[in-house]
Amino acid sequence: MEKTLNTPSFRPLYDQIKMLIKKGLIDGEWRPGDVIPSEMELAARFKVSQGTVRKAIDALAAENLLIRRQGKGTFVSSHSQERIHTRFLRIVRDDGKSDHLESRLLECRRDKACDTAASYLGVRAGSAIYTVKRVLLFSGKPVVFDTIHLLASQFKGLELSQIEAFQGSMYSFFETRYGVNMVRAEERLKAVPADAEAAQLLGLDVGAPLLRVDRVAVDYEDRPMEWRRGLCNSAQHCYSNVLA
Amino acid sequence: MEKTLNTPSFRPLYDQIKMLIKKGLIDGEWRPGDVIPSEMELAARFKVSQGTVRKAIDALAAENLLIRRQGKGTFVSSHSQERIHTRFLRIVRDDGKSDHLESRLLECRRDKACDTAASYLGVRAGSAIYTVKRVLLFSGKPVVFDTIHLLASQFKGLELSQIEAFQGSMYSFFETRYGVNMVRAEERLKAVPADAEAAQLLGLDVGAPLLRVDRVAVDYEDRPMEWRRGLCNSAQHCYSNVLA
DNA sequence: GAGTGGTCTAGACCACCAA
DNA sequence: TGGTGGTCTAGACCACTCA
Repeated sequence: MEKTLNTPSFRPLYDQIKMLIKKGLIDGEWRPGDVIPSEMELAARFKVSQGTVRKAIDALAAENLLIRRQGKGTFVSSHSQERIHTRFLRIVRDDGKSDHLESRLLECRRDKACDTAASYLGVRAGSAIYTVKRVLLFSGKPVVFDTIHLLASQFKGLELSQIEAFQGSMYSFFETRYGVNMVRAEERLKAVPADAEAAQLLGLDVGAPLLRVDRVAVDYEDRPMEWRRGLCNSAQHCYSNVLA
Repeated sequence: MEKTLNTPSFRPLYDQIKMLIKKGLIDGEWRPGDVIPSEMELAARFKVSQGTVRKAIDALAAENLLIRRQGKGTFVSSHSQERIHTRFLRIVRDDGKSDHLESRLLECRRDKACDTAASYLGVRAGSAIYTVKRVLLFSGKPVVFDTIHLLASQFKGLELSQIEAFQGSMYSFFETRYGVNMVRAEERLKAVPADAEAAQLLGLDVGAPLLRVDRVAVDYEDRPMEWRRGLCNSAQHCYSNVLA
């Protein structure tokens, strides 16, 4: 109903509604997997027309925060029940066929952030973090060696056995056990020679070329929650991306 | 006006309008850089409401085929007059600062498609193609060595001197001189050891790890127009990507 | 059949741009 | 001042899902 907020710094109504819905996500009013209220209900609640709510939801769906299902409702996007395997994992087989994926956890230790990790995670060097190492197997063969850094403040009491016991992806685990939802990530790729550890784990010679994928993942509020470095044997696999 | 095409294979009106506008792009009714008719004009032409045209244009703008400019009109997206440098070139400096970009052309020869090129370009092995080689300099330093393969049938009479004489990016050149508009691309990355040619051109040792970026670029009709392989020295630069 | 998201319309008004 | 895209509304109707 509020109309025409004349000029300086005009902000469309649907954008304000979008932020109100996002606030509901941040505050945990609706959790991943939940249905949010119908468009008509939200329209009544915010005192705007259904079309305006619709536009707000469209924007959030475009950012993959919400998922619309015709006839059923609009759901909070979740790492637990989706085909996000292609959304955050861009490593695929060269021939395009799908692999059986398996994660082998190596260690989980409490640690102090090095300068690099601290800068990526937005904390002071030396801050408490967890470091998790694992190998990703594609059809039984080790292809990616991941070193994952997490803010200790957000993942209190993280243990290797918990992660191992959990059925599902690691982001699904974070979401379910810690209420931390990875919503977006930035990756930076380089080619590097394999060091001794990676070479041993991936069954390669030291110095063999590896695809190094650095990732910073953020939550609803764009706060960095994870920094990971993946070392990938790109002999039979590659990093796939679409430019549009 | 046409309403309710009851069930089997229901197709929304705006989607049909979208395809009609796309047809205008394919047929060259509006060329890159042109303004297309206003929403009201198109609505009258297609006998639908302005809102429906709007939704069709929104979809095409989301695919980067059109660009909306409030108060001015809707334009056909062009490689000539945009900041697409970040759209198709994902190599950036590690520190995020921007580099001065320069392209040094090495050769352009007519040649027969090898099996790989033929399969990527959707033609028979041995078909006539052009092969262009160049080095991309970032602030004066050679960073990427590109080998570009183009269908001879689409780029008749391509000469090194033409490309060199042209002011602007290579895709801008293709668009202006050959009416070939690269609209979307798929990239696949690997880490590979430098061969003698790449090592020499990029000032590295043979065997040094390089980021190999294979790209297939397609036109409005999704036909592959270009296959290129870029070999990138990722010592001071990296391939940057956002996952959302 | 009731409820949800999805489409389409018609009309009013606003923000932006250029002449 | 007039034209363009952008927002917002109110209402009708359709497609999909599930009980």
